[in-house]
Amino acid sequence: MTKAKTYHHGNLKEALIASGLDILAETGLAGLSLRNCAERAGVSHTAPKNHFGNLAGLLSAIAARGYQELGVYMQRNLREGASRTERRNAAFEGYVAFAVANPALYELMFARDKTNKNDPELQAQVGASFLVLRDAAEGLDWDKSDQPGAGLRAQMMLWSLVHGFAQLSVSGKFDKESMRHLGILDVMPDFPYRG
Amino acid sequence: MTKAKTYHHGNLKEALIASGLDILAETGLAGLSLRNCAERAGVSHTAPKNHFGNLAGLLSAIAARGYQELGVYMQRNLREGASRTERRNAAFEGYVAFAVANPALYELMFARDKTNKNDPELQAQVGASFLVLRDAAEGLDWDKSDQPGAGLRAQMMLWSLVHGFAQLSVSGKFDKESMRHLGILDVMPDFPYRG
DNA sequence: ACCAAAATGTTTCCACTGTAAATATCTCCT
DNA sequence: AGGAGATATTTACAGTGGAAACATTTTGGT
Repeated sequence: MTKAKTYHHGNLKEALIASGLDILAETGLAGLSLRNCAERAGVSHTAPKNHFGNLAGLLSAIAARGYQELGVYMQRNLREGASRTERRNAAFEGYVAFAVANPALYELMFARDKTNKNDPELQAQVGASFLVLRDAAEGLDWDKSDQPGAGLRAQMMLWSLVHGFAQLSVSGKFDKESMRHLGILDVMPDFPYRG
Repeated sequence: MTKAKTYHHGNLKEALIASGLDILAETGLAGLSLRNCAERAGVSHTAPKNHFGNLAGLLSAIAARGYQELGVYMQRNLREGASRTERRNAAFEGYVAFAVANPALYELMFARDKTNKNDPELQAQVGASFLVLRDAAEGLDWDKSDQPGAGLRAQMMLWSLVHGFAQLSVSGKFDKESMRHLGILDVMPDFPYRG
């Protein structure tokens, strides 16, 4: 039973996020506005204020969905009881695949001023998403493991490498010839795990 | 002799770029508009059109200056006849230092839709800037050097690592505790050079 | 069951943005 | 000297985010 048009939308919050994701995919980050997002959801341009406060609030909610989806990408095609190396490779490939498949959303997720970095939902999804990468770095042996912050080092290097690769791929800074030959798993060094 | 106010500015192109860089540093990328940029330079808000066409043209010119400055950062504090390892380390530290010192400009330089990626001056500065990194990767030995695209692999990995580290640092994704202990040279693996 | 209160949407208005078109002023070259 | 082109201004317009006042619906307490 689809409801006839009523004064109240019924599920506007979700509808606005869905509209935003569609607009991002179709016209990029610059093409997404409060007004066209509201219009696509079939409400007036000030209706989003009740649910998200302002544009930054809406973008934060959309970015949170992005991180959720990023987590899905990093763990798809993963058999039961996969080894840590398999999980790490899957996370790397998923991370890059997500960025390439959703460049505008990816841009929003890592933009500096677009989202409210204090948004609780956004923080939660960011944290959950990066737990996957932390898991991949767990037990990773690196050559300065006796120095302070040795565990952090592997995490930061893993994340830097995959994030830099994804961003440079998305922004077209790598030339096509390189991209044709080398994916993230080729560029990634063979990380040695302990034990 | 400072000229009195005349109808023609005299050096508006440079003045607009300088104003843009100032505004970027003061109020971030979102705070930079054609109109406040023109106002700071003391001209009407349509004057920039003659020199840059539109906003994207102005932003492209500003981004080009950013890449120029990035090249300076990567090669500062470099003694005469520095070794390749020294040059690589200097490039890495300079890259991250530039991003941290100019976060809004850095954001503009790697944004997807803000600049005209076909702008000749921008392309030239991007190329010149990345020659420094390519130089650092030259002669770098990596464990799959017999595979096709072995030279590219080192370049892509170097660049991915430093760019990812810089971006994650700027966007505050690394926690402060990590940043206090580990800089880019700590995170970077010990790349082995041939010969 | 009622009715106030809160939640949800709309209408209207404002300041700001980028861009186009017409116009004004200056510079330079022949 | 004077026309051509470069440079800058004024005016106008559609789009943006946001605030304020208002309208409608839902909810919760008695």
